Amino acid sequence: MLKITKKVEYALIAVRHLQENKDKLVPVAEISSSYGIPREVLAKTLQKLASSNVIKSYKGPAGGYKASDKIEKTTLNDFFEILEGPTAIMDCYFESGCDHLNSCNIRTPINKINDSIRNLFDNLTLADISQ
Amino acid sequence: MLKITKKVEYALIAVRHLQENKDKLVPVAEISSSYGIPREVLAKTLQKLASSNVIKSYKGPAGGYKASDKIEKTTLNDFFEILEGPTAIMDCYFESGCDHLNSCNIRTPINKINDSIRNLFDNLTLADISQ
DNA sequence: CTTATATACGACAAAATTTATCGTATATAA
DNA sequence: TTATATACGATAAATTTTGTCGTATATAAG
Repeated sequence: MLKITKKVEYALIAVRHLQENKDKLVPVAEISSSYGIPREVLAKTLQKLASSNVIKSYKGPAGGYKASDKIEKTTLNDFFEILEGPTAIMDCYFESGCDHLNSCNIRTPINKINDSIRNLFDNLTLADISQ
Repeated sequence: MLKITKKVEYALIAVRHLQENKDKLVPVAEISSSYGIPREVLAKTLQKLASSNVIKSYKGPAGGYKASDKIEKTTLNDFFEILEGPTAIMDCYFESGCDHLNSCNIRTPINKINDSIRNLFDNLTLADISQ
């Protein structure tokens, strides 16, 4: 419960690696082999970060990824949502289709917990947690 | 990702129901049928809360559960840990046996996120989120 | 202009975790 | 003695997460 996924774990590892290698383009294979991460899983993860401009991608030989300017200011909330979609401790926070709507007695508690977590992640950037 | 389990959801529902019915003993069947929760799953969940004295149990006919005095002061951290064990966004926060120890570059970020969440849940009680 | 290398992306399979069910034991009020 | 309620372990079903495979596209270098 309340675990982050491997996708997010791998993304964090990759982001830190890119931040430590700002001078060059880093191909997926380098990160994948350095940290023992399955290549394809990591590749897809980085593709998501690239399409959200957290990192930049360059195709072709000698291509790879590098950190963008945006990376430092990215909040954990944004980072998680890019990789996993909206963050919520329960699906009903976003989706409809709850069977128990009429008898639900935990709306308030669920919303309070959710809002607390969101507030926390909105106020923590990738830069904050790296120091 | 970062979802609470059904166990915790059911436990929250049950706790609120018990708080709203402090004058009587509530059998599992009443909560189970009121909210459409599988009886056995709910039963085991309440057994855990009972053995941690968050609620009190009474066997036999006319038996059931009732909220204890402790319930209001129980923190979310305690509540979650009673039901699911130690809260951590990654297993390596508690367990050993990490393959990547030597090359791990996300110790600091992971610990920072973890500590933030723990701090949040340590400072929120069941009473806090119910209002 | 051909080749080798790297990202992009969808479909599917395997593994792990969560959720639910079943069977049996124990306590106790009537 | 019986009916009702909690206690608890084993196992099955469902869902989610994680990993693999195949193919397409871009581009630097020879």
